[in-house]
Amino acid sequence: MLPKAYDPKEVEEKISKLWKDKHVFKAEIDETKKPYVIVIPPPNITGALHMGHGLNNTLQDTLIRFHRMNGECANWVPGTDHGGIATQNVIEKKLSKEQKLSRHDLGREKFVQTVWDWYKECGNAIYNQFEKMGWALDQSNIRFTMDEDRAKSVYASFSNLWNKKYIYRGKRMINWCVRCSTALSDIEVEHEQHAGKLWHLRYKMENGSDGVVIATTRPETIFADSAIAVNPKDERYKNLIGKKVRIPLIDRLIPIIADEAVEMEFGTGALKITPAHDPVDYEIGQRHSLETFIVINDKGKMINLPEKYLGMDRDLCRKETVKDLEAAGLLVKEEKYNNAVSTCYRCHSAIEPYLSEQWFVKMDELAKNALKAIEEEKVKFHPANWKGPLTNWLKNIQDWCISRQIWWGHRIPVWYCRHCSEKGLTFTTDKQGKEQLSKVSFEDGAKPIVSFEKPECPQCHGHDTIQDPDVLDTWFSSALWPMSVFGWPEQTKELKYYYPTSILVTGYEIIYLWVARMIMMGLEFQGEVPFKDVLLNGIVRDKTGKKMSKSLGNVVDPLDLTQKYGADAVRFSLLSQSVLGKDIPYGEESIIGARNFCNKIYNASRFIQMNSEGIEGPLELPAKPKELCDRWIISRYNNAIKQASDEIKKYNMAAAADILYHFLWGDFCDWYIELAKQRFDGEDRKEVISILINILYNTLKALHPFMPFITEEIAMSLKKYIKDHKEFLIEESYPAYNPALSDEQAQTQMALLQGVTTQIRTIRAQFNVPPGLKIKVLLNTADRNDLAVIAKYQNYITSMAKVETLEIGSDIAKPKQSATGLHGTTTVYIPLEGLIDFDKEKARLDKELAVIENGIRNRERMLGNENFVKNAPKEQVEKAKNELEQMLLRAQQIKTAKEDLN
RNA sequence: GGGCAGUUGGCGCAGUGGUAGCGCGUCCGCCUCACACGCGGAAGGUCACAGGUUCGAACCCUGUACUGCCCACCA
Repeated sequence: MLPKAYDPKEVEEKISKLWKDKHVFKAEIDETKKPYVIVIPPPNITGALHMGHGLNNTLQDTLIRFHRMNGECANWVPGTDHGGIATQNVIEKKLSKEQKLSRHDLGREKFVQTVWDWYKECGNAIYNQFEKMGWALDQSNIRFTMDEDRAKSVYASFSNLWNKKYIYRGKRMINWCVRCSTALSDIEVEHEQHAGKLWHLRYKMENGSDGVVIATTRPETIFADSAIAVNPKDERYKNLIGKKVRIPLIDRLIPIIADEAVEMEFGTGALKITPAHDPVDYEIGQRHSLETFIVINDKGKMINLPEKYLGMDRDLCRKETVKDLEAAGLLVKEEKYNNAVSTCYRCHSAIEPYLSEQWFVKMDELAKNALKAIEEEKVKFHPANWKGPLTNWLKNIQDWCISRQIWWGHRIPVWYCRHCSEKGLTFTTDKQGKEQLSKVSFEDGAKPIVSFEKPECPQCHGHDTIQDPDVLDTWFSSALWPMSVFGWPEQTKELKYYYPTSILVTGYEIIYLWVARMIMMGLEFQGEVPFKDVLLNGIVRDKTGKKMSKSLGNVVDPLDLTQKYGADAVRFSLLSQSVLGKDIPYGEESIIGARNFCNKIYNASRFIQMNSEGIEGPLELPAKPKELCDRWIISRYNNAIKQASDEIKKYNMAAAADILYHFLWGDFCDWYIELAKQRFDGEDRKEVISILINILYNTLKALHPFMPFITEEIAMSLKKYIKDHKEFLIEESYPAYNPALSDEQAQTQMALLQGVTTQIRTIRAQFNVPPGLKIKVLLNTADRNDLAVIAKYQNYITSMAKVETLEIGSDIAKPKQSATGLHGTTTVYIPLEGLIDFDKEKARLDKELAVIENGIRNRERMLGNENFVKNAPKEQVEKAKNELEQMLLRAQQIKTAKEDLN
């Protein structure tokens, strides 16, 4: 005997192995078919997958399985991302924790090797997780953003953009993360509101008079001030422009200048200008040719200032400066102020604006093309409301800083001749005593040689060339992903067949970082958008709506949940909550319902099979069943299939899951199996079993994209009954809507029988009729059709409502001591001598009456309104009329029942 | 400062121009020979607020409030 409860663990392991051994997910080009391609958003190799990956990939898997079952040549391309800064940080932490070493202790080469070793470990864990979740990825061909083919793509794209002069090197104010010690692009910076302070400081005049008071949030940068700026229109300061003031504490003289950028309303209307440490000040400095003083270095330590502060951390220096300013009587005011602090998206430490030479990509042309493609709907967004923000971003795009001063990533493919670039190259000795190129300056004469491999110098033909120390932004390789996975720049047959891909499924949080750039690169290099649709999934949050994070301790691990409840349950719970672009508050409770559903499917299948003993397959769905409930369930099944497919096509996975869930649990289990029970030993035994098994098998197919394991497992055990089955469900055709199976009449008639049954059950429950008690039910209806249906299928009612005797007629009077129920035109009377509580019955009837009378009022008002009768669609008017008629009748029946309370 | 979402029964969420559904929870009754991860039944909502369009609005429009998110160089 099979166990009562479904145990997913064993089954999922078994099925997973089977899929793997039989290469079920192997993707092969089939020119006779339409390709359906999804390239996975490659997870970073920073650790195990989280719930966000769970949702994102499950959505992709559902689409892939669905489309493959619909006859398309489906290919879901797997891979991982090297994850630049994020991964480097993980490894640095690991090194420090396990061996108390920094990356500098290891040196560049060894460190990079360590990360490669980590990739083997972490990558495998991820690929293993793909399998555990049942994701139909072709794992025989895994890509990694750092592998050789992808490196070639990166080089091809770099040199191409270099030749077009889109890539250039420039000295700019960039975002510098002091902790990660690297430059970041503008979109890698997050803005947080911090409770900070605004200090008002006095800068005295050259002659020692009161001078000017400025407001600043960064008093530690006064040492790098080059000027005080005021708005030229500001009357308060007009006569001071051109004069000089002394910087507090160091007494260096700086001029008062006028610049439009100064807001008169903010603070005191006077702004200290620190060109080296603030982006706005930098621009002002440029406009006025101000001198640049640097007082904070790349580590966030203070330099070039009085010895007292030398080497201090910037935060400490701020405190000390304020203290000293106060002592000097130059601190005028200190007020609380919420300022926007820029932080690193990887480590969340405060960003330091930093002046340095970096590599950039010129974006205007690229953005223009992307904009055009998006506006022409070459790429469509689902939901569409992200189109606006994206186009807006593209319109205001800034050049992209692509160089990172870290070690893990694609090294910039630019080399320098030590001889010819001498003055532009700065070397330092690292901890291993090795000489390293630490700084490159084009301003000082470094001459770039763009090359994939170590080149000879084209000028002096020497071989003493050395590669740029920086690596590329990890998003640079990500931007090429939809092409690089197919071997671009080689025009491979894969690239030709699979590109552009069908759809990108990703989170809305990386639209600018990733989606936009893929579109730009795809257009630039392949002349075509990389995907036609973008499906944006939300963020999986904790059950209170907070973002899951390690520091909050609210992270749920998909692997844990999978162990506990099964991958199908995790998948189904995510899918049933996934509405386009919306975040999902995810609690463990939500998975339990899905687990229960798995159990329901399993038990229903087990029951059907238990009752199929001795029946030989194959069994086919009878073409024209006579029995009402047979016609009904087939029709309901057919409807469910149509609705579910339609919803999937619209990317409404939650709606599709819901439809199938309710069809299987409600219609199939609660009604059809229950009705079928009494026929297992009857003459139409084989027909009932055929319908049960075929409907079940087809419903499993329909559910397969959502919960692949359990459906596969059960389907396998049903194969002996199924004609023309495939070995695996993914190879089957997705069930199709068949108009011939629709049976409106059967649905109407069943609805009547179900309604009457429910009325009887309700009365039983309301009056606590003991379950074993034999009851008699009288059914009265004036409707001839209804009467005929009830008469013909009274066994449905007697069995489903557990009724001993049933009396049916069109002029049955209410018996004494009986309860009354109503469904449509049918009145249900159940004599309940000794059980009936008249007060309770009256209350029930009153309540029912109130609802109906309300309905009557509504409809009378509608029909009394000539505009409604005139303007509303005919069927609406008809409907209202019919409803009114029925309601009046029912009201009358309830009133009669109330009068007859005895 | 600009933009985008959301506001529906205790909780989490669907929903559509014709009078509101699901899951969980709650309450009542059931170990009915597939399933107590179950079966049957019930209670519970003036769909944030104010206007407007319409014969009719939770759904469309305008505004307000609150919540969340994204973008932005007021130090």
